[in-house]
Amino acid sequence: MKIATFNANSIRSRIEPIRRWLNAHQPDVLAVQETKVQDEDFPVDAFAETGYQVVFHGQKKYNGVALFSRIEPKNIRKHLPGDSSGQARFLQADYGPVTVVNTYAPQGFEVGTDKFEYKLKWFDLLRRYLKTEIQKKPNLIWLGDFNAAREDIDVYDPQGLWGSVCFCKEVQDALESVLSLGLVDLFRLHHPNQPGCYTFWDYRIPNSFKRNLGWRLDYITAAEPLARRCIRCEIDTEARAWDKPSDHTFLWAEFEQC
DNA sequence: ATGGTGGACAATCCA
Repeated sequence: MKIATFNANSIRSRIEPIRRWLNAHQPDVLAVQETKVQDEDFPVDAFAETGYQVVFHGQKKYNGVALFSRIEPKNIRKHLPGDSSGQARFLQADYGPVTVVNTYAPQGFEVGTDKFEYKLKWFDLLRRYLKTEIQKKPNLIWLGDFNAAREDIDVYDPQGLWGSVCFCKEVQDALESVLSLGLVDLFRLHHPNQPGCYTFWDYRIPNSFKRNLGWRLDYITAAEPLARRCIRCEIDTEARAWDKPSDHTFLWAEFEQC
C-alpha cells in the first residue's frame, strides 16, 4: 500500500501536476491540502479519467482538504471535534483496514496573535481526538501539512528562523504531544539525522528551491504497529520541475502487507 | 530595486 500527501496551494491550479503524479506513482491514497475551493466548485470532472475517486471538504478561498483513492472511502469524517472555527482543515476516511486522517494545520500568522493561539488549540484538539481514535483504529495514519518543523535539521536556517510560527518551542511541543500518542514520523524513521530534506520552499525567497532554502512541514505518520510495516518513505521533488509548481512537494510512504 | 512571489478574488487576505 502506498500513501501520499501534497499541499496543492489551490487544486484548480494544480490539476495537471496531480493527474500526472497519480498516473506516474499510482498511490492507493493521495491526501491533498489547501485545495482553496468550496465543495460545489471542486473540479471533479478534471479527475474523472484518472481512475481515482475523490472526497473533499473545502471552503471558499482558503484551506480545504481532499482524499484521492483507488478504493472507496468509508466512514468519512469532515470535522475535528471541538473545532468550531468553521475552517476546512480535517478529512478522515477508512480504506480497507487503514484509517487516514488528512489535516491542514493552522499556519498561525505570528506568535502572540489569536491565530497563533488557535494553532496551539487546534493541535490540542487533534491530540485529544486521536487519543481515542487510535484505540478504535489501530491502523491509523495521520498525514498532511502540519505547519511545524520538528527539529533544527528540518529548516534551512535554524538559528535565523527560530521563534517563527512554524519553528518555535510551543508548536514543536504541540506536535510532539500528538506524536507521543504513538504516531511515528515515517520520513524521519527511514532517514534518521539526514539534514536538508524539505517539503516546502517559500515563493517569496528568490530561487528558494534551487538553493534548497526549505522547511520540512509535511508529514506522514503512522501508529506504531503500522509504522513497523512501512518499508519506504520519500520526498519526491520531481513535480517541482513541472510548470507552476506548488510551494510544497509530494511525500509518500509504502507499507507491506496492507 | 525602498519588497520579494503566488493564489483567490475583486480590495485585500493568506501563506
